[in-house]
Amino acid sequence: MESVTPNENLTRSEQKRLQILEAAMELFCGQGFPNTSMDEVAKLAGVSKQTVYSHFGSKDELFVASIESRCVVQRLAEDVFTDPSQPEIALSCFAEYFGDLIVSPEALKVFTTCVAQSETHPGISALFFDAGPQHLLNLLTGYFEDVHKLGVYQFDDCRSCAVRLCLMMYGEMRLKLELGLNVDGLVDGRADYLTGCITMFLKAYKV
Amino acid sequence: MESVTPNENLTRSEQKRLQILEAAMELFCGQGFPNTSMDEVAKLAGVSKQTVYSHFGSKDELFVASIESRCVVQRLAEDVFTDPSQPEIALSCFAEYFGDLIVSPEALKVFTTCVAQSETHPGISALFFDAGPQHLLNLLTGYFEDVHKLGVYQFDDCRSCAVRLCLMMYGEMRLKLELGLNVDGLVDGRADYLTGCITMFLKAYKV
DNA sequence: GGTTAACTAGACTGCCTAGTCTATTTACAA
DNA sequence: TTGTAAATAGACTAGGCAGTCTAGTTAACC
Repeated sequence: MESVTPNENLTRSEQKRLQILEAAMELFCGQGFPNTSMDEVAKLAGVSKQTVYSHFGSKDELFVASIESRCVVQRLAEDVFTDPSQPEIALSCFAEYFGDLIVSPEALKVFTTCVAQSETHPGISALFFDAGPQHLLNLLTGYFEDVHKLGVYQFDDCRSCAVRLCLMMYGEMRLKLELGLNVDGLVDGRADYLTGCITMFLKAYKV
Repeated sequence: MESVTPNENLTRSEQKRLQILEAAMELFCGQGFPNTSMDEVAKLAGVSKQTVYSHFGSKDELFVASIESRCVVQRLAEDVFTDPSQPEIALSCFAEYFGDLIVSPEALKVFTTCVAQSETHPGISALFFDAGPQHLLNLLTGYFEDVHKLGVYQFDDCRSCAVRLCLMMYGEMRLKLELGLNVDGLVDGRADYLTGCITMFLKAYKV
């Protein structure tokens, strides 16, 4: 029944806590917060309902904690953005990383769950935004500022440029995935689409 | 109690039906499908619960019908895309229209509701996508094909270009709105951001 | 005016679920 | 070994909600 492999370094209580968080994440993001009962969470966590309530006071509290646990910054290898003299290469690496991230089931589920619950749990979205998009945009903005100084590319407003690039890379695929639609016809062209984004982006801002 | 002004041209039964659809839309999109009871819908529609059930067999059925009623194509004035020799002007008009549409509360609510319920009601998203994004992308793609023929701009793949432009125009504002976050700091720069998108887009594809 | 179909109010069933309570068991630490 | 803190199973309360039923009312149409 224990679907989560326990970690040896933790006390029993801490292990249970992690199991509960893991199960909650799985269910809340997988089938939606309102469609998930605390009994289900307890069962999937391999834990009694009472234990769930002794770790987390209420369903809401557990929800926030479970999303928060997944909002730890997915640290992008920052050395991608070290050399401002070769943005072609840096952005090409970035495209590979970011292009995959935004269509990954895990990231998508957290995102759509935040969207779905933004009315009832406003704090969740802020957590997610700061840990995810905000952090990434800041990195990219800083890099564009460095590139700008070299004079080969001229960015009007680095933050806006970062936003434009990231949003373009969403692509039709990401839009459809977010809506839960079938993307079979789009996977093949995905890589070409992404490199096309980089190319047009760089051309647009070349002096 | 009747929050919806009745239309004189309809039978009483048709009026009631519309009132119900209107109220359902309001509540489902305003506070979420799972958080809305059929009693609430009936009350807001100024109608008895039994009447709701005689028009729509179940809560699910009502949900689908209410979203569908809002997915009638928001017909973009198509004459915007008549003259392929002046894409600068056409896209500038388009930006004004589309830029407003995607941050409008109505469109956003329908969108987020589709996202929130895509797991439980997959059909909804397809309805929305076809009536909204798909229709618009087709228009834009066709226009880019016409522009391309004139030789001043060269689009690698017109569909991809249409997607890129539309997604860029989302901007940080639309991303944050979708997550239910505050956008006070972004409204002022919105117009500049949009014109910046058009400018960089055209520059990128100019031969 | 009378027939019929639609609408109304509200009670009611049955189910689900958040959260509590209790009695028992497990595990660790001294 | 024993005492304590945590975990367990499962019964239980209380409330909400989808959907039904009934008996009475309204309104349109001939």
